[in-house]
Amino acid sequence: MNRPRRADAADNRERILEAARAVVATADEVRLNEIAKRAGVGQGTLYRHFPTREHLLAEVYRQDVDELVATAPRLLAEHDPVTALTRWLDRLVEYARIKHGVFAAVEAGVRKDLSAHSLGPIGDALTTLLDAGRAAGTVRPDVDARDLILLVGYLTRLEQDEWDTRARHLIRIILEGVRSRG
Amino acid sequence: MNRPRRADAADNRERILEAARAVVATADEVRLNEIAKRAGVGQGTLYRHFPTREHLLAEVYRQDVDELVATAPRLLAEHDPVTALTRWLDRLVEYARIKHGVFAAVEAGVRKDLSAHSLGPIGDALTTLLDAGRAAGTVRPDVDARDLILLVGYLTRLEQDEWDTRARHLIRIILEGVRSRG
DNA sequence: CGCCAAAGCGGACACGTGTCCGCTTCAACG
DNA sequence: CGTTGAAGCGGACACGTGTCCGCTTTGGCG
Repeated sequence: MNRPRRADAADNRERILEAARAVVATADEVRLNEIAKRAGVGQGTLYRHFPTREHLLAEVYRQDVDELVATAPRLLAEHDPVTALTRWLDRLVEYARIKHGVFAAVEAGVRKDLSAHSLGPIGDALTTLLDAGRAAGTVRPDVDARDLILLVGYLTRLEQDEWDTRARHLIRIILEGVRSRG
Repeated sequence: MNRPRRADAADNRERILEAARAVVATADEVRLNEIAKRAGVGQGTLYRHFPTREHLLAEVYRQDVDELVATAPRLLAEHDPVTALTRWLDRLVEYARIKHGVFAAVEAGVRKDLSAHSLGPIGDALTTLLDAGRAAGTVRPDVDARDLILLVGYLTRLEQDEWDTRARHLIRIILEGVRSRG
């Protein structure tokens, strides 16, 4: 899109991301001012490159998100739509479990994109999966990606010690609600 | 439980709640320091009476919550369990729509109670409804109140302009997932 | 080259939450 | 009543987020 930036700016941006990745990987508390310090830039610089905390996190996790998104068509090629959707959501859960920040960032990213009348990459992946299911008649026709994103949002509120018992379990319940009545 | 407090303390507590109700009713931004100022107390006082923002809000909305909780047995007396649950959740949605803060406070309250190995009043109401459904064989036996609380948490993240289209719709989807397969 | 406008920078600042601690006030008891 | 110790108070403080603005750097252009 618009990439003719100044060289030093691009540099800073990269250094910020690097610092952010380092902090995210080690500490569980992600403090923006610390990231700025580590990157050797002022807060202002950090905030111009990434207007909100979420923009930064979204970029940090971008690779993971891309990976996840790329999985959707692959799953659809190998399985029926509902199975593909199930597997995909399981994978989402797995990401959310390991990298606690992933899902929060994704969700925030979606909100950001919402105003732009888009659901973002994650939403697009879900739309693909749902469309396939709808076409096959195995998914309720009145469910869209935004619905699912809202529902799986519980992942951000799950306590650590509930993960094993509830994360997948709730996905199953959601899927039951999303399937066409057999 | 433990009510032999000092008179002036009880007074302050009441004044804080009064101020909080006033702020909640008018402004949509709820600033604790403003509430403290309006109540004519220091921040320290406010925070000792209500350790966190959520404790305060929970108390502000306590009456609404009690009302909602009291509804559950009434609904169960008049309808089959799944219908009762449906109506109850619809009522929850209605509360959440009007008083935006209600549900966030409730959810936070639940989290607080979680550590005390309790689900709080809302959780208890849901447990009653779910138990009835389970006994009647119309609700999946592996769903508990905590599951539902997590799922309906989407209400806190719903944008204002999505309410009409999504709030009830998602409740229906959840209910489909929670019902026993017929 | 050297100029200079725009792009970028950094850190001070404003604001909200929640904590801490020395002073004040209550109320129980002699 | 006066004493007294604990309950309660208030506001200063620490900390994180996000904004703002005067100074610096870059790099295109003459």
